[in-house]
Amino acid sequence: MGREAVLDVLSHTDQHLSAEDIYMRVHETYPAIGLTSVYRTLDMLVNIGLVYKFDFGDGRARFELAEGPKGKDHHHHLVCTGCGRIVNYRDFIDEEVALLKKTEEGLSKKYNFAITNHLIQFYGLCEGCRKP
Amino acid sequence: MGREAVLDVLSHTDQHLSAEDIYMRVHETYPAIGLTSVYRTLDMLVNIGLVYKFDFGDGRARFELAEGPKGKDHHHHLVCTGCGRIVNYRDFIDEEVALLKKTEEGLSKKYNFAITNHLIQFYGLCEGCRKP
DNA sequence: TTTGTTATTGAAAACCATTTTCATTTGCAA
DNA sequence: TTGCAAATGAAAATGGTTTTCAATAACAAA
Repeated sequence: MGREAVLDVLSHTDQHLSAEDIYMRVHETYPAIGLTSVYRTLDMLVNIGLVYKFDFGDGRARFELAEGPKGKDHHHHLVCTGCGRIVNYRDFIDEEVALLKKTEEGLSKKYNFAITNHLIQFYGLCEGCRKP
Repeated sequence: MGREAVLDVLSHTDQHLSAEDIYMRVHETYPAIGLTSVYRTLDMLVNIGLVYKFDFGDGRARFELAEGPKGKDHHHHLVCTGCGRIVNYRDFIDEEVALLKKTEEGLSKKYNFAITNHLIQFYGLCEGCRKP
């Protein structure tokens, strides 16, 4: 099972890798593992909650390790719609999370949803993509 | 140009229509218009800023009319990961928008981004999907 | 009105990330 | 060993979206 291999790749990067990115890196160490298995493993890790799956709008899913219980690494994303660059930001995170939590409770009650997740992203153009 | 037709469809629903949904509705009134044109028109309307494009994770993009300058209809989304139902909520919106705006300014400055957009979504299971 | 040039259009084909299928291999218990 | 279920990867299928391309519409110049 490529579980370990996939987790290993994800825990040694702060980039936002696609399934194929991960496949290629895993492949260096375990050439026997196929792309299908990487997809299957990722799917499983996402279901378990060990990995987050994101969609930044470029047509392919990106994956990152879920932060541990300490949540020290919690961040949100700033996405450049020009070049696709993704910035992890931690500024304001505490305030955002506090508000989110409050909102979450309100929404859960009002709409009778069991909320498991939220998504906050900002979109814009980075310096390089604004100039030309 | 199906511009009018597409806008007309979008302004008469509060659902979150996919390109094909829109195509089918437009098709009732203008049978001559093809799916390709609907995609092209949507693309253009999104670029212009008249329409928002969303990804709720079910593999197809959804579109909704951008709220007018008054912004009276501004809302965020609550998505059921079970059945795909999407709830537009307006509760807490003011607080969210206020924080978002503040965050936006901070991020713009710090990361030198021209932020044009943000996305907030909550994911969970609705009552019906939780029971069985 | 003609002629020429460009923009618009839709049908069909191509694209491409992801999923399914399926035959094979592996793991493991009896 | 033997038998059977789970796991695996290669290849095929899927399906939303994008491209291609030939045909048509729009419009400008003559």
